Amino acid sequence: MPIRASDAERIDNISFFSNAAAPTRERVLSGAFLQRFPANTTLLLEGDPVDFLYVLLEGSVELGAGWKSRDTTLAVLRPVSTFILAAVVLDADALMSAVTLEKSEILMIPGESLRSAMKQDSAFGFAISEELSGCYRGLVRAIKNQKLRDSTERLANYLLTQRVRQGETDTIVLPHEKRILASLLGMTPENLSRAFAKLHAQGVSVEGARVHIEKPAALERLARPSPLIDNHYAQSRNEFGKAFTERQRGTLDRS
Amino acid sequence: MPIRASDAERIDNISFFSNAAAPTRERVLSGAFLQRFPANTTLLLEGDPVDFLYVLLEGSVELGAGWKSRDTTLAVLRPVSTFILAAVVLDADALMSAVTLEKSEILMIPGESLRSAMKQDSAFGFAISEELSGCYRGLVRAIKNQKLRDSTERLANYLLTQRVRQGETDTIVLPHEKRILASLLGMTPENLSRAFAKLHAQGVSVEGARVHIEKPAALERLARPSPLIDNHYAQSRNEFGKAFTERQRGTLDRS
DNA sequence: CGGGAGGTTGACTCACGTCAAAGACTGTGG
DNA sequence: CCACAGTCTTTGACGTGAGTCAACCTCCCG
Repeated sequence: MPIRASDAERIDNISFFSNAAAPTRERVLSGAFLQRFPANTTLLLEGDPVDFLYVLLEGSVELGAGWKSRDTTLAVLRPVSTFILAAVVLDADALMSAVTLEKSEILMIPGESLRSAMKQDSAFGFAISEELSGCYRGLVRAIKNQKLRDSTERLANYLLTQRVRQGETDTIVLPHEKRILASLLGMTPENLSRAFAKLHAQGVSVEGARVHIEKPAALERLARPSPLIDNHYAQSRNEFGKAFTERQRGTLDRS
Repeated sequence: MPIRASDAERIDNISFFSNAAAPTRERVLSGAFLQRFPANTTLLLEGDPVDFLYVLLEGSVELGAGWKSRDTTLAVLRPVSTFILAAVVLDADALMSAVTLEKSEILMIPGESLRSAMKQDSAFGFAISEELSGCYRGLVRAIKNQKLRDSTERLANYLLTQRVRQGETDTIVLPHEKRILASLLGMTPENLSRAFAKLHAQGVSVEGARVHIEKPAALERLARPSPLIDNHYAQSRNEFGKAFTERQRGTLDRS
């Protein structure tokens, strides 16, 4: 059995497994296996057929895409997160590439096992639908963020989101390289530097990966975070949004 | 019974109903009702709780969102399409507003009926997962389109997609106002005009809603459509992408 | 025949990408 | 422990893409 006992509990944390009936769990995991990858390993290239559902248990993974010599980062995942679920459900080709950013530990579940389990256990199938819905809504937020805000506003909101996730501290630590953060926020590294410079007026100062937020209120006045775009409440899990935390409701932002 | 026989067949065309067991269909539709709306009717404001799954049977609907006095169009739907499915599955608030663009006919299915049917009929639940996956992948395409291409490239690819959908003709008809097309493509109306002007060099000429494509090859050389971004094969249904046509595979675009 | 909305055009401004160079950081091998 | 190479980051100068504002034009509807 390629799955160790120490991993079992982490697997329990995956939202859709905790709700599944024991025999379903059993069947899905029987064909699954755990794999370790070094940093900078390409797990999947966009356009590749997808045979497995991936579950990140340790490390971090970048989802990206390219076109005509341009490249962009669509998400950076941290444990515990699933990825390319939609492609697995449809048995289709990947629309995004996946690359490890650090040494990572990944559970790989054969697509066919997952699909047959969904068809057999409707509670499990419903849990997958919830997961998919959470991911979908995460993407809706991402598009709104991209189309409605300029780069400085995106950075400001990113910082506020990180602040919430890291416990309302006044000094946050950027979880990845600035180069990747820039790509995630849809700008160049040079422009990210300048965006940080602009936020100096709002009390933001940078020192390596450490970012000090002097005046959160001023930053918020500029950022205007909205519960309809920013998912502050998502655990540091899948950046695409999570079913669990979706029910939260904040105040409306628009006038 | 508020659902007419003439509508029954159109409802059959919804992907996830055609696969559902008869009793499931029965149960889901029993609480549903058909509603007609005039043009420019707001069906849903972002932030609103969502009580129904909407199915557009006739007319067209714009999904949009706003922030800080800016607004953007996320999709324009044509029959037969569902919308806000993800919010219904999670029983969460809407992240997008929905407004009719023309007089429309919409089937409204109580969220609770849908969720309980999913939990009871696993084949139905799976079909919903397929639908959600298709929508998810449509959004991934939309983000890639937005982050990887400039406005002229987006327009060029939009035109080529329309050309395929309208039957490879050399004169296509824009399906909505240019103002809305601009917002959908992520630019201002002024800029859309200029983007059309730029494409004159590729043999594109505009006359009202009619667009003539003189040299498709030249336009394609500029647009470089990719099966990983542009879903040429989607019926004129849900712009967010469709499960059915997802399996198609084209040639890779990148070098 | 007006009035109004949608569409186009031009001038201007600003946001953002590009290119180049210099500084900071990191990990490696001597 | 230090030297060094390579990568990441920052800064400046510059060009281009795209939003804004205003004027004008056209079409449609009353």
